[in-house]
Amino acid sequence: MGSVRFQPLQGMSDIASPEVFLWQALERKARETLRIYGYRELRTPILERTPLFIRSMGEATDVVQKEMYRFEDRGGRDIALRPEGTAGAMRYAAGLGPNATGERLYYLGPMFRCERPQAGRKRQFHQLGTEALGPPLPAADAECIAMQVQILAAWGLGGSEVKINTRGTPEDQVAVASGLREALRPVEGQLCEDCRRRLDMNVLRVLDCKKAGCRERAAALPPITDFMAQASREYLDEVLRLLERLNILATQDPGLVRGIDYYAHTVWEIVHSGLGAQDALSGGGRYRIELEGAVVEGVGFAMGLERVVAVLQAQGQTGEEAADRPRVWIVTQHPSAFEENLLLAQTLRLRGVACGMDLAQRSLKAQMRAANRAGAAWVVVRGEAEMTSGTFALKEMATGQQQEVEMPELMERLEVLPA
RNA sequence: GUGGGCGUAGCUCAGGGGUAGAGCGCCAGAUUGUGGUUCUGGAUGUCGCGGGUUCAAAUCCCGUCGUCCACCCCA
Repeated sequence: MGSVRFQPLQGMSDIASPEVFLWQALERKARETLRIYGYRELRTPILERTPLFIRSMGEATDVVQKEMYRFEDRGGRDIALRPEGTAGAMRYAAGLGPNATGERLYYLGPMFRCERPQAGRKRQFHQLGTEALGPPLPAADAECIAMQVQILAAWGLGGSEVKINTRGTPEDQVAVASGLREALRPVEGQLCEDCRRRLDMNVLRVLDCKKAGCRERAAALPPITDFMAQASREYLDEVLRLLERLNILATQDPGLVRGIDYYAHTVWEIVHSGLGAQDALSGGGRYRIELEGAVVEGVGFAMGLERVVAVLQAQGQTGEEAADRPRVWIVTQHPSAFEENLLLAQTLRLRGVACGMDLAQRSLKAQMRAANRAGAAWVVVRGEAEMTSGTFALKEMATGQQQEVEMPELMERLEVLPA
């Protein structure tokens, strides 16, 4: 067992083979789908000034209050590791000014939140997120959800469910909050301790409390859309209608709440049963953020890739399926052939053929075992006999058949293009 | 931030005061130029780390780090 000294920090871990192949395939397929929808990658810094995150997510949110990796740099600046991707994208979008409308961005990378790890939650985790900038358009929201569904399909991920709701405009949100408080005040004593606190802090959270008593009270409430303006209700209806038109299955969920301040109008989640308590694969919504005098509007989502990987692994994928395997393994029977074999390996690699060989000059049997373990399709054996005859013993591992060939045929059989 | 479970070989785990175990994997052999199946043999550990109790601690106690799960909250 290793010493404690150099274990990874709590909630952070190495992503190694074979799991890393799962990640690579995931990223490749996602990028391809995003390309089809006209999205371009934006790579923002991982460190930003803390106020950017506060402005973007909201002073009162838990992420800002207690989950950021926040510290002073050597110049005394208040900086933080990004806890989510939208803020950096918004800083970029604000710089575009009026040209932002129509811009489609995605990001893919690590995010950091200093929380207690549990199933589906790490301190360094990875998100894929998108931002489609522009003023509210139901079609933009519907298309964004459709794209996500297509990404999940490209990953071969089954069994997920889209839940959708609206937060209305900022004015609606004020009306919703006071309406809910008014409706809950008479039954305050029957709510759990957390919900009594939520009543003042964040009423919406009462709607998705897990305690049975609170659920009953919440179920008796009118849907939050009742407190909203007519136009906001119509906006959601239009999104739902368009989703139906696009053959995307989405369930309206009046209890769906999303905690970050910048959401306005459509919000949604994609959940997957079997993920444990953190069952959201993805969360998204329409937002409106004021930054440095500019207003940035758009619609987007963030997907938690660790959770996606967890689902794929539960479906039986390990990454081994996508693992790299050498095409050829070069085996040295006699020391006299070693350097010639080294040169052969180099030649093959220069021509793009993945090949491996044992550099430690172990026994023939050990080299054959290594070839088998690496999953090489072919083995080239060269020893004393081959050195004198100038030939190569070429063995096909799947069939066990072997024959002596000369250089041109060797290259042909290995499907190496002429130099 | 709160609560609970768990840290023993590379991996999965058994052992709960008296000299450290299994399976898998790994290494080497089975008439010396051939892998996968089989057989035989072999190596591997500060029992996470630090302290305490004891004649004696992997085992009991305290602390700490990590891990898993849940709460809070979130992707």
